[in-house]
Amino acid sequence: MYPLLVNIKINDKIYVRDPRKTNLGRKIIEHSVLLIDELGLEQFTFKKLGASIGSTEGSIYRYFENKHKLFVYLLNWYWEWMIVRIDLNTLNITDPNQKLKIIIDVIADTAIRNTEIEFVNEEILHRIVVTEGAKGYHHKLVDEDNEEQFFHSYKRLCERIVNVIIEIQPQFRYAKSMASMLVESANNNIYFAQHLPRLSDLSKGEYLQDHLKQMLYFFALQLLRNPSTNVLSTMSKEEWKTYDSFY
Amino acid sequence: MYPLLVNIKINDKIYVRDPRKTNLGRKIIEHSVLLIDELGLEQFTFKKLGASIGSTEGSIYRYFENKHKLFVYLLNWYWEWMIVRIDLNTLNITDPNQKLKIIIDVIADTAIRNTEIEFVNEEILHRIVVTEGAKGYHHKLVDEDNEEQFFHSYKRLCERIVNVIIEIQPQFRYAKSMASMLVESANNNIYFAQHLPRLSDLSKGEYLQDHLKQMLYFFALQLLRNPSTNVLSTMSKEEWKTYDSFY
DNA sequence: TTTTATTGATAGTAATACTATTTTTTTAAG
DNA sequence: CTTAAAAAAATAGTATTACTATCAATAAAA
Repeated sequence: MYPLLVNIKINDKIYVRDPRKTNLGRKIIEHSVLLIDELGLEQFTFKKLGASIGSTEGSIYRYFENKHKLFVYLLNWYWEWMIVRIDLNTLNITDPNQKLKIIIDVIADTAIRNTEIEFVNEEILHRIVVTEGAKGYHHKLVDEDNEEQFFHSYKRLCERIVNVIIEIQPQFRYAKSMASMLVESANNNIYFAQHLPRLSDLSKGEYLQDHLKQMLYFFALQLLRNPSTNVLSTMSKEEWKTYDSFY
Repeated sequence: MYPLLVNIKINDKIYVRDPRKTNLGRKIIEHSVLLIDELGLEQFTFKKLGASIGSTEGSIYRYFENKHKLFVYLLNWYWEWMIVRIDLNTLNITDPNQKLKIIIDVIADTAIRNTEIEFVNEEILHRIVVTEGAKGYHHKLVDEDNEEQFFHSYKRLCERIVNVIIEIQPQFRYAKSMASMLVESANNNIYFAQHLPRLSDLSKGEYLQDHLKQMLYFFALQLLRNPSTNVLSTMSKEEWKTYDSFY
């Protein structure tokens, strides 16, 4: 099987020494995923990580400058993994609607692991992305991080989605926003279903991912429908545009 | 004018002593907004806040148990302020489409301040919600916070939106997810436009909020359109539902 | 005016986020 | 198999954070 041989490329500015090349490095990645999941990003420290792999703080600093970069490394892993899954699964597909369907399946679902290739438990990685992901790019120094291309993989992931959207609806004006919205909403709805259920129509349990897919399909289909004039709405699109609230 | 007299209710479990009732308390709120905006949530500390208002760390701890609760207090302020603006502006409106329009205007826009009532600069508050907001509910102890009703105002805000959605389309199945998606997407698109422009179709500048509103109207209209069978898509809804990718 | 509540000043602790140094272990090359 | 080089472990140390505690000064209320 090809999928197992795919390797994930990560921007080398994120790390000091490539963690995939050594035993300790791989242990750092493997256990940081487990420990962030267990403790949450705030309570996770290099000292605790060192202890959990029988190593020390100092040794971890030789791989990552700080906790934030290690976390961004994990996010990149996740984004690259999504891209790989999308690419593999759309390889022989020509119909863009089918492609969009597959993309939604991929971003909503982590059931299938690349167990053989690497030491990262992708299901847990997905969970930490859902719970903590936004912290990777919501902070004072995003612009610096962005200049160093730390979010390049996220952009590539969204680009894949944008291309399919444009294939379906060449005149669609909001492809980028729709792409990031699909990804962010997928994660948000999983999180809300589990922790703030009044903010989502989905409920936690066995069928969460199936219902999420169904909902995202529905959203995607509606958004990409040919803009028509006979909307149910009593107010026409033009009315909407000109109407201004008085506040 | 009524708006200036509206007062914002905040869950009293969030604070130790009500900051609105004393001079020092009001200064804490006012300057925490400014300082979080300036430093970011991570670099913001009670010590620095104390220094910036000519007080001490210890005094601030008499109002808030910790930084997180102070931040959640600010989020609640923001959510309550949104609710107030929605309520005031939809007071005499009966058409639900007009109401939805107003809601979108409100969540996309902070141009109009309640300058007279309080000491909080809502424009800056909005900025910190856009940049840091998600951190308030993405952490290991959400469930505890949620049990204490720390997110009640966010839910109320979304409920307002849900009610309007249901008025427009009583059979709509995803009202809650759509409501939270509108709010989250509004903030994300402002943030992306400013920091990760490849993730949004909007661009920063003078017209950001106008374009955001237009986009959100479009999304809302499309999502609430009567599900029809004659979609552009070459694949029917049924095909979408049954089709399964092979990964 | 006196009691009480609030704030300010100061001190102290455990943990975090590092940096630095030195020794031990592992690996790689001759 | 030996030796040199690289990597990791052990240890120590610093500034800052996130608190808690105490006590004096000041403001407010009775």
